[in-house]
Amino acid sequence: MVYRRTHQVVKRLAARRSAILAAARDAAAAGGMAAVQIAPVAIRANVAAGTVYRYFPSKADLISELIAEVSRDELAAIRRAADAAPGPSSALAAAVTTVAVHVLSQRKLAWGILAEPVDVDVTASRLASRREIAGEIAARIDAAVRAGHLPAQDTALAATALLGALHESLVGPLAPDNTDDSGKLRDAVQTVTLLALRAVGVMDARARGLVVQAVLPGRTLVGA
Amino acid sequence: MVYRRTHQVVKRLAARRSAILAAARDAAAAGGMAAVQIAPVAIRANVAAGTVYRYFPSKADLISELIAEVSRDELAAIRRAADAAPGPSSALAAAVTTVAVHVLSQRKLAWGILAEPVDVDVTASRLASRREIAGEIAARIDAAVRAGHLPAQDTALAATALLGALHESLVGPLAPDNTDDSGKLRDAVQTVTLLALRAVGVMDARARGLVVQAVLPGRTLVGA
DNA sequence: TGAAGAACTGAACACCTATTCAGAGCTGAT
DNA sequence: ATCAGCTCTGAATAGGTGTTCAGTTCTTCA
Repeated sequence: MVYRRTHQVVKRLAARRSAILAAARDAAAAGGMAAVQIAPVAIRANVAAGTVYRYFPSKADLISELIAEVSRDELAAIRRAADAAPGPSSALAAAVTTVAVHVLSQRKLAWGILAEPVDVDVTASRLASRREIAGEIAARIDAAVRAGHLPAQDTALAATALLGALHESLVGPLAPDNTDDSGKLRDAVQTVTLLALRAVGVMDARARGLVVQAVLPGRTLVGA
Repeated sequence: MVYRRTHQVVKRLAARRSAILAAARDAAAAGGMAAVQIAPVAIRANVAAGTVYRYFPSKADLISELIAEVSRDELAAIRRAADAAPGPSSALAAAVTTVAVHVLSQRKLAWGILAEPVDVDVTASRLASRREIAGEIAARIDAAVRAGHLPAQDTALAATALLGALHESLVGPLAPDNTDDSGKLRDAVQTVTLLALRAVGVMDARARGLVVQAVLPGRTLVGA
């Protein structure tokens, strides 16, 4: 053969793949999953429609990978926040707050990843995504239970319910639409976090303290 | 004119309309919203595809009305259960339990109504449906707050979060799949109801009592 | 520089189901 | 019985987007 992939080419291919994924992510963040269509994404990524298929076997694969990528980022953020907390209860509060804040600052994307109708089948990757996040939350609940801060319970179910509560109340169709009032956004995060902590059995007074601690640390609500 | 609609014809038309809706409901209960396609629904209802369009301007209208119908039924059931309870807290517990039980006994239908991707736009009716149910739950929370059983709170947000928790944990993709183990179903209902009540501030011990009361009354989980 | 192989292009295609509509079948008054 | 008007039929159509692929461009190496 008189052609072999050179390091430079490999890098360019990887870059292009990233560009396509990034274009998809941009599209989703701007207009939800509905906006993730092959032709527009290709244009955003400066390639032709057919090229997308050299990197992703199908639209379903593209979106699945998008979901996986966003989930990875989210999971990392949750872990970072929780690990930085002083104790199991604070860690749980921090984890919940992180999810709430992220979801609120990227509502369209979150809605797209979580629940928006898509014309291709992405149930598998959505399932995996939820499993990861719910698993992490469940682990944090479990730690708090083991520390004696919470009553024994079905932590997996609790984690799932908790995420459902967050999502529905913050990005669901009934979510109050305070897109730009940063104060109200903060209120919503606090309220929902409080609700979530009480649900798993944190005493009300203590829960309030944890929520304030978790929300305060200068976290900005806009810009991820 | 030499033709005027006779009472008999009016009745037949109404019956046909109902038959189409019922066929749609059957299809949704059996295979989710994906199974609600014009041709199959028409066959189930013993009419031709074109006939469906004499009763519903579009598929979106058909599904919207299906959603509205199911919601009406659900709302009525919630009210009945709550009104039969001895006090505001019990009423809230009964309302939550009712939702949980119904959702579990008709999982595919519930998923279709609530969240399943549909190729036509039914956001408006889904929104209305949620508003109705959430409004009812909010009212019940409010009553309990006024009775001094719960701390003051944003009841609308709480109701939304609460429904999100129920839905996600009982019909969401992470929901445990105990389709036929009636004992486990009951456990799930209890656990989630407990979680929901604690979330709005019911004290743990009291919550357990309320849940047992609300779940016990010989409610069967299968067959709506 | 030229040849071989890889990557890219984008117009054409495929597919799928909602929707239409011309004609057939009914219904009710005269 | 007859006919106007309503209702039903179901095959044909429409529309939109994911996917393909023959041709073009680019990259590597002898």
